[in-house]
Amino acid sequence: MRTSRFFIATLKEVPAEAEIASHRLMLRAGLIRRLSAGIYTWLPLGVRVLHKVEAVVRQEMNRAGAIELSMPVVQPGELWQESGRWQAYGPELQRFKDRHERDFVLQPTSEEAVTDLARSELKSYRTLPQHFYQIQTKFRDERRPRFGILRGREFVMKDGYSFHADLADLEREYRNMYDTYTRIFTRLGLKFRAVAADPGAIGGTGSHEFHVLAESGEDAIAWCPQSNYAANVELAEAVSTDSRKAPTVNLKKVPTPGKTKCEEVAALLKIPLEKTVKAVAVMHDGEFYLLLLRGDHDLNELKTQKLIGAFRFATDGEIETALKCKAGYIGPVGAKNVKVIADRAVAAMGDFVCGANEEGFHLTGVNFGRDLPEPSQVADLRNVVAGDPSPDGKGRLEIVRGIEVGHIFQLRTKYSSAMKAGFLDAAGTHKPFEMGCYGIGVTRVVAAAIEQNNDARGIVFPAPIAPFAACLVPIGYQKSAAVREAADRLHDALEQAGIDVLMDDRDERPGVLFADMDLIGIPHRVVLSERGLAAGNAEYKGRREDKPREMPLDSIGSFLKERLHA
RNA sequence: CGGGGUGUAGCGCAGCCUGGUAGCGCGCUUGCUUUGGGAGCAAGAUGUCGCGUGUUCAAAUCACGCCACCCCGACCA
Repeated sequence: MRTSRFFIATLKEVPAEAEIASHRLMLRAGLIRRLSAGIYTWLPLGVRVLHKVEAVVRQEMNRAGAIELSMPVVQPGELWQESGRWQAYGPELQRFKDRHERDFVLQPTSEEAVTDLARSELKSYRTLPQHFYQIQTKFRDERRPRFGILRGREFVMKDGYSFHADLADLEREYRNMYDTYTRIFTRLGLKFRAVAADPGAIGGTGSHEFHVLAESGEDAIAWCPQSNYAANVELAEAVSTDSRKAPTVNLKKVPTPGKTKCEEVAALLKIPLEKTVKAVAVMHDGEFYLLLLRGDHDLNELKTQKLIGAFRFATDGEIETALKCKAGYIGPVGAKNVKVIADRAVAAMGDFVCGANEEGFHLTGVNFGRDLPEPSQVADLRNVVAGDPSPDGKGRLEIVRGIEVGHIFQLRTKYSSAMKAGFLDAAGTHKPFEMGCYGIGVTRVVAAAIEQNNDARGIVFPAPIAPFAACLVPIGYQKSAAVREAADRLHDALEQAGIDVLMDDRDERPGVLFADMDLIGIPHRVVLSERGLAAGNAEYKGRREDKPREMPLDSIGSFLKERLHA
C-alpha cells in the first residue's frame, strides 16, 4: 500500500477533548474521529487495526469450537420483557419505537436473541453442547461516555453464548474459554491478568474478568505475586490477621473542633491514621446502620450490599435524628437504637479514636467491651489495600490498575428459565439449558493496547495488531529516480512476499514522514535514500529502537520476514 | 443525575471584563526556494462567533432560556 492511495489523517496538534494517551493518540494518528459523544467513526487506518484484533479473536474462537453467527443490533422489546431485563436495565438500554409504536432496543448484549434462537433450534440433548458467537456492534447509552474508545456508547464486542445439558459441561466450556481468552490476549501482545470478578447485573455464578494492565485503568485489581491470586478489588476478601490487645489507656474525650475527617483528627492528635475509626452512616429499609471502618480503609459498597441489601448513605438530617450529633463527629460509643457493624480490622482494634457523638469532640482510648458493647456484627466491609494478606494465605496483596477487556460468566439457567428455553434429555424430560456467556471488547482492546504501548513520539503497536507490519520511507521519492525505482521495486517485492507494507510516497520532507510513521506506530521501518542506495544499502529501525542500522538493500526482504515471524 | 467548565475558521486558541472593522498559530490553496526528524518567503481561501429571545442606534461581547461538548463525582458491565 502507498500512502498516496491510502488515507493518512494525522494531527499535529492535540484535540482538546482528549484526556488520556489512547484517546489522544487515536485521534492524532488518524484512527478515529468523533461523531457524537461516545460515538466514533473508525478511519481506514483504525479499521485495519480493528480487523487485526477481530481476526485473532475469530481464529481462536473457531479453534476452541465456537461457531460464528450474527444477530441483529435492533431487537424487539418483547424478548427483553420476557427475560426481565426490560425492567432490570436502566436508561443505559437504548429503547425506541418503530412506526407501529412497537418497542425495540439496541442490543447492549444478546442473551435474549440467542436464547430465543436456541429454544427454537436446539431441542435435544443430542444438539448440545453448542457455542454461538458474534462480533457485533453494541450500544449502551452510558451515563458518562469518556476516554474516547475506552468507554464509548457504541462499540464492537465479541459475545459468545454456550448451551449445555448440565453444569459439568458448562464448567468444562468455561475453562475452555478461560484458556482461549488467555491465548487471545497473549497473541495480541498484551500484558494482562485474569481476575475473579463479581457477576454483576448479567447474573449467574462463576465469573472472571480479563484486564489489560495500565495506569489509566478504571478498575483496581488485587493480586498476590507469591500465589498469583487475582481478584477485582470489589470482590477481594480483606482478611485480618491482627488480634485485639487488652486496653492500656483510659477513655478520654478530647476537643477536635472543625476536624471532621479521620486524617484531620489523626494529624491533630499526632497519632497514626490506623488508630482511628470512622463511622459510615447508611440506611437500609428505613433502618439506620453505623458501619465502622479503620480510618485508612474505604467502604466496599458491593460487599456491604451483599451483607445488608440495597442501601444508601444517610443524609445529614437522618444522622442528626439518629445520633443527636452533626456528621463528622459521630461514633459508636453511646449510639442508641442503631445497628453497628464493624469491619474485621476494627473488631481487632483497641485503644482507638472515634467520634464522640458530640460536635467538636472525639474519644481516645476507646475499647470494645469496656467503653461500648461488642459490635452487633463483624464483617468484611472494606476494600483491600496493598500489603493486606492474600486471602489464600500465601503472601501479600498488591493493587494494580486494569482495563477490562474480557469477561466470562456462568449464567446457568437465568435466561433459559425466564424464557422457557430448554431441551429433552436422554430420559425424555424437559430441562432448561445451562448457559455460559463470554465477551471481549474488541474496540476497547485497541484502545487498551495503545494505552499500554506508547511513547513520546506516538503509538508503539504490538506487531499482531499494527495497521501495517512495516513501513517503507523513501527519502526524495518524488525527486530522485534512483530512490523511486528502488522503493517501488522493494515495495512490490515485500507485498509479493506477503508483508503488509506501507510505503510513504508523499511529497513531504523526511521529518514529516518519520514523525507520521512513528505516530502511527508501525513496528518496522525501512528507509531508502540516495546516499544509502549509492552504497547498495537500506536502513532499518524498529519502532522501539533508538538507532537505525544499515544493511544491504537486497537483504532487507529476508531480514524483515525473519523479524515478522520472530 | 449532582457539581464545575467550555462553545469564535478543519485543529489549538485570543478577543468578551470596559458593546462599534472577526484575529493569531497550525493546517489548507498557489508560486518560488528547501529536502535525513513536523522547512523558508510571498500571495490567497475559509466564520450563521452553538441556537433562540431580549436590552441597545449598534451584540462574539450584556441579560434570560435552550442545546451541545468536556472534566469531577455518583451510577453501570
